[in-house]
Amino acid sequence: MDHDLLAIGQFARLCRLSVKQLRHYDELGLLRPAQVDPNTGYRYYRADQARAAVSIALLRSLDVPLAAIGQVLAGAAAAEVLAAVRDRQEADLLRRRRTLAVLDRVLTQGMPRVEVTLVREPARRVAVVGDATPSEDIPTTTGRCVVRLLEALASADQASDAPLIGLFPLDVTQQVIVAVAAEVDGEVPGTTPEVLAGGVFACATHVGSYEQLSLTAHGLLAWCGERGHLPIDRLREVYVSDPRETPPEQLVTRLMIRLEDTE
Amino acid sequence: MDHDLLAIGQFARLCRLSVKQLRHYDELGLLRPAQVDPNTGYRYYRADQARAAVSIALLRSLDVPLAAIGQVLAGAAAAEVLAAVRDRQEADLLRRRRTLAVLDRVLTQGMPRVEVTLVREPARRVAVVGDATPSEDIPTTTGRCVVRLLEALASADQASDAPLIGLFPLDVTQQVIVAVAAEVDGEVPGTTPEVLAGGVFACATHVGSYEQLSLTAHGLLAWCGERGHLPIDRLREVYVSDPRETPPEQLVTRLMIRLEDTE
DNA sequence: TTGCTCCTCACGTCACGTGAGGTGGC
DNA sequence: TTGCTCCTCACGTCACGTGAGGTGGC
Repeated sequence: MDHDLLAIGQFARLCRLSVKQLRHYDELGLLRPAQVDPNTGYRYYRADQARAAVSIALLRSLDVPLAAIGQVLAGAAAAEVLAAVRDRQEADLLRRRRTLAVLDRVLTQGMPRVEVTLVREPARRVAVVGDATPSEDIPTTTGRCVVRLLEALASADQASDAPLIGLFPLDVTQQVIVAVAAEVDGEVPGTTPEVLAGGVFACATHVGSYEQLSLTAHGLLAWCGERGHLPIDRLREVYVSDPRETPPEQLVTRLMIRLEDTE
Repeated sequence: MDHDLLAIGQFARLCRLSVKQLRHYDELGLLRPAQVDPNTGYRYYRADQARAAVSIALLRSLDVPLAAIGQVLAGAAAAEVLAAVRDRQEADLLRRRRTLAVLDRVLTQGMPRVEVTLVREPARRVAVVGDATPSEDIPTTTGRCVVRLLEALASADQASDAPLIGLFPLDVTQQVIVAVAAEVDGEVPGTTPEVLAGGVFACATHVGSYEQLSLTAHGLLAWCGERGHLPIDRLREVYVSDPRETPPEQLVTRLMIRLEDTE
């Protein structure tokens, strides 16, 4: 056997990859052995394949998906691929930091029990800016919708003190359509006109950072379940405070969900 | 049908879970429908099951595994279960922050190419403290071994200026045994005596934080591959600088790997 | 000859999502 | 009657790990 060729086990140690990983990369065509014995199926690698293998090991240790690694090895613009991966991971890091904070509160204070009131609300004519988003990016996308809506309102001289209203579907799916609404007279260019239905709503007030809103939302829904009320439409978040002027722990948000007529 | 009972779709909206999730939780016995129609298989939920369902939804959104949620719902000490989950996630967060930093360096500077020299080293008599660890916890475990070794050396009046040596197997497996060694005369209670083999080593010098060590290590292994040298034993990290006195970006570490005799 | 290394299935992991193909309920 | 909702398989996801059962190489 050629002295430059290594059996899979030796090559694995050289690259700090498992034998199973190397076989897997062979199957995927990501890193083919230089030679395969046609009788025994033994895989043999050239030592200079270590550069590629080590790159895979390094990128995998950084949680770069194999598909992206494949692109890089195939000569695609590595910087772009890796930058995209980096951005994904950074967003993920942010999300995890948030969930950790929420988990901490659950730990210290238990599952949320919130005070809920029933109110009758009129229908409202609103201007809406919405967007589709994977559910893990809802906060970011909502933020972008807020910006777009505020710009549209300012351009149309319709800026007002009435709080913005976030609208979130109850059905959870991979893709979700989030929207932000503002009560207006007439139409606002760059937004969609809509009428938010009136009726009876279950309402809870959330005091604190937006990151913890999900706690109150879950508490509100649990309350509905226990009282036998069936929520319909979308969950509304009425942003009573201005987040640019209020410290996060004092932010007031009203959570509202319309209930099915029960009479 | 009893008015308090909800079909799976309605119940799903109430709890912000997908129908698929509810069916999955039923199969696992995590949340059983209050009633199942024996003819049609239709699942019906009592509205007051929403509290449990909402708890699941909330904890799942925090990436708590179903097994842990099951324990909490079954009445296990919720605080302990959640605290364990929290610790896991915090460690994970730290790891991700580190890998992100390494990925950033790869992005700006490309795959590492390191300068490597071949040196002949004598065998060394050392005191060793080792521990088994899952591979994702290697840095933490190594740190603990360092502390234990330094304490043992101090108790035995064997503290010296010779740098500590980290020892890491080349074979990657789920569980890895890491160790930290110090050159000593005689035995040191609380440590294992060992003789580190001498021979020819490929060496590279890493300047910078320990978090970036893997970059230089991978560069060193790639070099070995390209030159046709076969690394054996464990990878050694010689901690030349004292991390308590040196800023991270100036830390000097020598990476060494013994090579098979090729005469 | 004895171990060690290598091979190929086949299945498990985790928490569902995605159809396919069919039926119940208002 | 038409849609909508619900059902049960069966398979896919992602990157391998874990045996089972068998063979090659020194």
